Amino acid sequence: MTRPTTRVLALLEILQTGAAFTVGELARRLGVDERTVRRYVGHLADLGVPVESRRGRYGGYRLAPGYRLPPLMLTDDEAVALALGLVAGERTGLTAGEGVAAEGAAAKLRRVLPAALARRVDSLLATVELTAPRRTAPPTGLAAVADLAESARARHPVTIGYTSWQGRVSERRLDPYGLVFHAGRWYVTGFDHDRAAVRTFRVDRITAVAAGTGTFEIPEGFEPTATVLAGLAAVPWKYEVSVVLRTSLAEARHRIPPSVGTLTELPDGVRLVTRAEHLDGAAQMLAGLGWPFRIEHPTELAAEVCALADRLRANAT
Amino acid sequence: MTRPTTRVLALLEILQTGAAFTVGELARRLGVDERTVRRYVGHLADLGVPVESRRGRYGGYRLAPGYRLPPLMLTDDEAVALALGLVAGERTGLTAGEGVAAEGAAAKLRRVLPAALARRVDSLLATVELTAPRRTAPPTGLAAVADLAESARARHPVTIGYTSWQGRVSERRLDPYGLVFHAGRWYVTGFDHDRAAVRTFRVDRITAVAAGTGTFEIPEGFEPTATVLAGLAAVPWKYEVSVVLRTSLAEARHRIPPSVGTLTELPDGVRLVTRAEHLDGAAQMLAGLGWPFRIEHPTELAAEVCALADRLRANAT
DNA sequence: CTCAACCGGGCGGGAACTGTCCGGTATTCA
DNA sequence: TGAATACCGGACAGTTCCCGCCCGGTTGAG
Repeated sequence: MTRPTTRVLALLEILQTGAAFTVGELARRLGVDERTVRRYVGHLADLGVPVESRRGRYGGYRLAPGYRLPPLMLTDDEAVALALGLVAGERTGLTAGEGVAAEGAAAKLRRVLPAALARRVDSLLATVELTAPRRTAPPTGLAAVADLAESARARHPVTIGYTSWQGRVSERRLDPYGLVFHAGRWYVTGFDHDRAAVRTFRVDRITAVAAGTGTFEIPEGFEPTATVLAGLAAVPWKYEVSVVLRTSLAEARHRIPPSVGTLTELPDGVRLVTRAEHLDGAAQMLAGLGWPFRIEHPTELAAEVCALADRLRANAT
Repeated sequence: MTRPTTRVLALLEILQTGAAFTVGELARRLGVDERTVRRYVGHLADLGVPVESRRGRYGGYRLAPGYRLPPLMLTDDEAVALALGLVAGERTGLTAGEGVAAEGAAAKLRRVLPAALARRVDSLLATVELTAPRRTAPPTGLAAVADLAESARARHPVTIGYTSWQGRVSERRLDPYGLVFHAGRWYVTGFDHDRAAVRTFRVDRITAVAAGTGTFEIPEGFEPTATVLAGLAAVPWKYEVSVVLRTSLAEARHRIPPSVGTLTELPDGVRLVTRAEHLDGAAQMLAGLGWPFRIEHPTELAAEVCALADRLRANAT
């Protein structure tokens, strides 16, 4: 009965009696220091055990008494939606990384469901298969995501520790404008005080988030998604490509994700503006779309398209 | 969630679901070695938690009924995972259709959370933006999905009302083998007694599910996902297209989703077998991939590729 | 306003936790 | 009867992180 893990469980057992205990009392019973009891209580709280504390005279710890969780009477559909949501979150990478959190949530959820419904949900999870590719992105601490979201909404600046692309560690003061989830990764975009410009950061590269004081304003019309995508697309590119596609805007939207480039409606078609490092990639994209097009610039792209046409012809014979 | 004490509690919580688990399963969930799981079980036993074990095949650990952990609350991360899961489910279409269910679940969830956590989750939902395209699929009753899953797991046949492709209504006796979610839609695949063959049905076209009696066996090695995808690819097609791509299998896998066609490794490349109704689409696809290729059949595809090459050339000048 | 409680940071020494390897045993199924 | 699958638990070395002891706060009752 002397191992720490055992003692934490013992503490839980003591508290289960329902009465309130002072730290001193608990420390005496467990045979450890008072400070340690506080740490144990912290562990229990971390796990979601609803232990309440009352400060001041006659204070003490006790388990939240009437936390009868009466509630959370979920309907069939709601329970199913939650369970599937967890699966979806994991698959898309939205909640990935903190896999344990999703597991815990599922377990707790299951426990509050009536037996029949729980069985239903189990069956569903056991049976279902998804065709969507499993995202394997670097795990992101959801806590950081939530922290940043909170600061963003409250318009409070934050200080973040960031490990840059090349592995350099730095500390930045940031006004978080928005959080964007793209291709399995979380990004935060906002005003970087040190660089004095709007910058985008990968949340999984952020090591610490500390809420700052003061407030800021988000510029009128700021679009987090567009900013992040632009930042990503901007990595290395040599050519700005502009072509007019002979199709409707709706059709184009349907086939071309916004991360590829921006679409503008014209009288005679749709202008697609995008960036490329190699023009053969752009030529392939045009060929794959299948609509007639007109190249605005760069003029070298025309040669590249002809070269592609030649290659196709050569392959076909 | 990495501290040992916390993990022991997590173990207790997993066992609390009432089901039996093997050491391997528990180790995976907790992210520790199997030996360590045994140690944890020992700790629980030390404390008087009635953990039962069954050795041999189909053995595992389970909690003796009657042991109750105090009601747990969701931790920060778990609440966030649930909230994001709902968003993910809606976005991917997994839980779509029953939008009301997801909303209800979110509302109830929110009410159960402590105020501070609720605020955090609100911030998150208000701030987050996703770049993934919003799926707009026909709403599917999640109840039907859950019903089918339950029958599939219990190996009970069902009788379904089905509105076919052309709008004809029929009633089918089905042995549900598996449920697959693909491209925003739910499918159930299984043995259709009336057609005496394995068939796939869109769940949103199913009007009623009635559990039948008796049981069935799922054929050895049956793969629901593969079956559904094959069924979909088969819809209306005139040509079977077979081409050899000069690239590696890994590269090809990376660019070509399994729903497009099947890939086979060859000494000099990768064979892609797919089906098409119109050959120009196939030609465009080849052009868009950008790898050198050789057409095996149909021979008309060569002409189509040349035509595409001509069109490209015409556009480029 | 003062006592009694909780709160939580920092620090140094050392207990104990982890993964690994291994030879066992029990149970089921072919 | 034998193979496969589980649980069982000892030994050991490396390293973590846990503990006790400081401390100066804050909160609430009387």
